[in-house]
Amino acid sequence: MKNKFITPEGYTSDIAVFTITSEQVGEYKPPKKELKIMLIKRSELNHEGNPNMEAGKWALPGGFVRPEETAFQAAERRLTEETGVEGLKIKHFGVYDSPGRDQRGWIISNAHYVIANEADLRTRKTTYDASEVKLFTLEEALELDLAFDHQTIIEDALWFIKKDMALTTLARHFLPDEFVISELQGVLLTVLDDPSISTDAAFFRKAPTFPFIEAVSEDGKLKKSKRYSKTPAQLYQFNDYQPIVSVYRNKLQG
Amino acid sequence: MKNKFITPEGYTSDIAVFTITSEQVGEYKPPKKELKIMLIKRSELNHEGNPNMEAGKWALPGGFVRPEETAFQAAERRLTEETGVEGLKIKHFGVYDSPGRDQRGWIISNAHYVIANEADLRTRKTTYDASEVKLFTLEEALELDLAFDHQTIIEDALWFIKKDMALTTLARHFLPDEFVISELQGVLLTVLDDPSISTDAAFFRKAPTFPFIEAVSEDGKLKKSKRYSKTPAQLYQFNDYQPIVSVYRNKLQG
DNA sequence: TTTATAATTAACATTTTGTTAATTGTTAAT
DNA sequence: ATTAACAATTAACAAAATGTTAATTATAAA
Repeated sequence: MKNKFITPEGYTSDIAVFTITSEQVGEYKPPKKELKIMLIKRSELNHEGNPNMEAGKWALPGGFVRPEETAFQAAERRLTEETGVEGLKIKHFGVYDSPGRDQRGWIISNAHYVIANEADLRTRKTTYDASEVKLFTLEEALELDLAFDHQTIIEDALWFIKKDMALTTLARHFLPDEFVISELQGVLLTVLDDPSISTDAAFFRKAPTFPFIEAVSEDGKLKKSKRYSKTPAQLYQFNDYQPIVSVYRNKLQG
Repeated sequence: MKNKFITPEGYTSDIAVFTITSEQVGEYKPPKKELKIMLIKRSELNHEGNPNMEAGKWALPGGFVRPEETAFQAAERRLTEETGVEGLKIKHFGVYDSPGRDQRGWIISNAHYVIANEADLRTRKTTYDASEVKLFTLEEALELDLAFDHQTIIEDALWFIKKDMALTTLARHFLPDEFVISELQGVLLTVLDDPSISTDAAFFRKAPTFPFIEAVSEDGKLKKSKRYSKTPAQLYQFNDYQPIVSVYRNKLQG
């Protein structure tokens, strides 16, 4: 069918890949955790051998959406191409379509974010259009001269991460299957600023009652771990409870 | 610059316009409130005089995005064109870009929703490509044979409305500036199903303590209304408090 | 043995809930 | 005038949940 409309000149999909790194700060101590974002350095030439747009700048991984796929599928495909990681839970969070955001013309981008384990990203590889791949703290990333409007996209993604962290059990994607309370606390504190989380006594008293986690047992007795402390600490795992919160109610509803 | 990429054949913006109608169910009684969505009937011919795609079907208002605007701006523009209403708070909630969703080709749609006052929609007008405009209950709307993938879009929009109603003070957009508790309750119940809202005693005891509303005073004394009851009921208004909820905390934080 | 430390528990005063049962103010019908 | 009806509130109170401070516990290392 004849194209009767003025159409965009490109349709792309970008992915903000977040991870939380753990830094061992001493023996028998919970590690210091920090939120990081994965960026790629745009190479000088594209795969056709022509100069690449915004070459040399750091940018979110992403690429053009193909006509036989959705932006979401493109995000999955590109994520695998860039990092070698599959099966992660990608979320769409926004559209960036301001005229002039890309010098090549009217190019629309769908923005996604994904949470990866630090371990997953160890398998990342450098591909033809990413001369370098690196993890940055959010502060570092936002100080760089990023390609296109990727600074705005990252700021927005961060906001969505914070919201999701507070409203859903997103934290589970930053944690191993079995974790101790201090690990959960560490993950939450990378993103949320809340005294009821940062105050140890309050958090340790309350956390075991969260309806969405449960203590792990083994051979009929509670399973403990000494990975971060001398005292064995109880291991927990997330269950399938989906908490629902509301400004009109305090108690959680599933 | 030469276009080197396979590009979409159209970029559109759709808007789900919601309103809550009030039906007087008797004197001195709170009115029955119901969530409705505004749909347009696609006309047989488009403005060029050619047969219109999906003609005769009910659909979300919307249209093609122009290259000098964003999808968001297109939504604002189309909303005004369709309804004559300006200045409402439009929210983007999703992208619909599955191959095959529109027979005309690879056409991407950005979906938005907006809350309008029932009164606002009284000024709505019929335009060249909408032979009819009508409010439907959500049940009615989802039973229609809707154009394109608009059924999916409406289902998704409904989900977002519910979420926003629970997590934000979205309810304010369905209420007059000054309202009584039973009106607030009525609005919430059109979308949320929660005993702490539907149980009168619980809701009336708790509502006055919500940090995001406050009692209205006039001439130094509390302002009351008798619009829905014989007993004068206290009037409230929303303030600027933005409640923040979290699954890890019960008390509200601003 | 002792010390240090993260994890946990105890104890308790304070706040918030959920519920049931009154009260109040006002209209409309005796 | 009285009274019935009824939505909107308030009262009262037991049950839960929260915030805080102060123990306790288990273990490694000195």
